[in-house]
Amino acid sequence: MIKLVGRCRVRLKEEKELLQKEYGQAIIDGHKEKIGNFKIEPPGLFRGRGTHPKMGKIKRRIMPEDVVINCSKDSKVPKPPEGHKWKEIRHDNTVTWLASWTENIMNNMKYVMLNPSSKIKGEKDWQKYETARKLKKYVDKIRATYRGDWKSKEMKVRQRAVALYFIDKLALRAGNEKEDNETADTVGCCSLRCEHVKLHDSLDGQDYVVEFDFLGKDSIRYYNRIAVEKRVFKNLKIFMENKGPEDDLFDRLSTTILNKHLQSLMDGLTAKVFRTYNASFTLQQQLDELTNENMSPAEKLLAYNRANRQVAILCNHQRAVPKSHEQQMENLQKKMDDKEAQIKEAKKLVKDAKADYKAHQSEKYRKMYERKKASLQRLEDQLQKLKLHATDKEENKEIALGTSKLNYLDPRISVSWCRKWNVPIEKIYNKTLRQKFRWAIEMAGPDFVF
DNA sequence: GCTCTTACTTAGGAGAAAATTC
DNA sequence: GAATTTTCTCCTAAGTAAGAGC
Repeated sequence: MIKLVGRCRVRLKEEKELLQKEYGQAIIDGHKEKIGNFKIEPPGLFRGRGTHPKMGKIKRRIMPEDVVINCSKDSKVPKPPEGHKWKEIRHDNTVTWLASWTENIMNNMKYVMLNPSSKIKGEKDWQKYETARKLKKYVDKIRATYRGDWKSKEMKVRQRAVALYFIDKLALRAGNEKEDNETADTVGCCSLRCEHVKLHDSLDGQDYVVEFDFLGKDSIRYYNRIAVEKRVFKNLKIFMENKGPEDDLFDRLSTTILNKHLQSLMDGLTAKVFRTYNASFTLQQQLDELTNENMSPAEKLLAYNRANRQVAILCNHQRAVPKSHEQQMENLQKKMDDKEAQIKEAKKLVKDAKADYKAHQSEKYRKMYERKKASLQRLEDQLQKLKLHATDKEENKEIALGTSKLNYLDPRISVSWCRKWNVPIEKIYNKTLRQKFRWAIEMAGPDFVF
């Protein structure tokens, strides 16, 4: 392993900053804004996630001749590298990207866009949460409607209603169609196949249990058993009649059809709004339930993480168990054992000091006694903290909290929770997150309700 | 309808950097 | 001050969804 020593590291950091200064920002409507991905993607071997049919293909080097630049007419067009030309220079102010190219593996377009801290991204983000909040007003009616549709004469309507129920209740993704054999075999709600669900008339004391087992986005496994209403169950049986395992469960449904329908129920409503809505709603409800004023700062933080965790579980945000997890838990246990031993010792000292004080009744012995008591208290606090830490860690080993925090939870909920319970915002959001959610930090008081 | 293109958000992992422990 | 652990940043793949054109 190559290890960089002091000076070399400093220089590397300086070079990085220089690069960021020179290429990492753009002027948008007169304001300097950070760009997100300003470096072109280097060539290499494509891996992809899961069993990807294109794994191992060579990802070509992108040349200036592949790159389209998008900037305003009156701006200084960035110079291509010596001896090269850009593919095109465009002045399109209806889109937000600054440069784009087509990548050769999947033939997808790639874009250079602004950092999440930018005004343009922040406004979009805010809008997203406002749409989700709007759904709150409509959701009861929509739920009543899809429940009614479970009995529709039209099979298409029934399928739509059952799919929407899953999207709402289980926070499944929409599930766009994908080209066979071009990508890993993953599905979402509308693209579920019969092989992905098992129906149990009864299981573990519950009736009408649906067992889901499929690979979702990024080939992350979704496994869930859930008791559903009889009508849903019966419908699923009908949908699966005379079908093979590889046939579509919802053969009369597509994301386009579903979203068209949703659009008719509420302006701006699409399948993914349900995920945002249910995630944010769950956070708020869990925070209310789990926080109270007698909690220490550490306990409040644990409460927040637990609320966050409920959302991550709902959205199936997983991560690989960290390699050293087992070892780390053992270390923690050992620390706790040591602490217990110290506490035992300290208790003895307190007892002795108390006896001494009783015997002598002097100021000196009283002080001694007080000191011993304080140090015992300190040890007990430390143990408590270790215990909370261990619990948090174990509960969290295969759950990724970051994704929901970044993409699904209305930041105003977190901000107002912090204000209400007097928790510094820095405990919840790091610097990057605070920049991204600046709009919310400025906006939300302690009484904000999602 | 259906396919293709485009533009944007959402996702987990790797490695760097920072914090903590020894 | 070195080693270890935790947190953050970067990277870019993999989704969603709208619109054009037939």
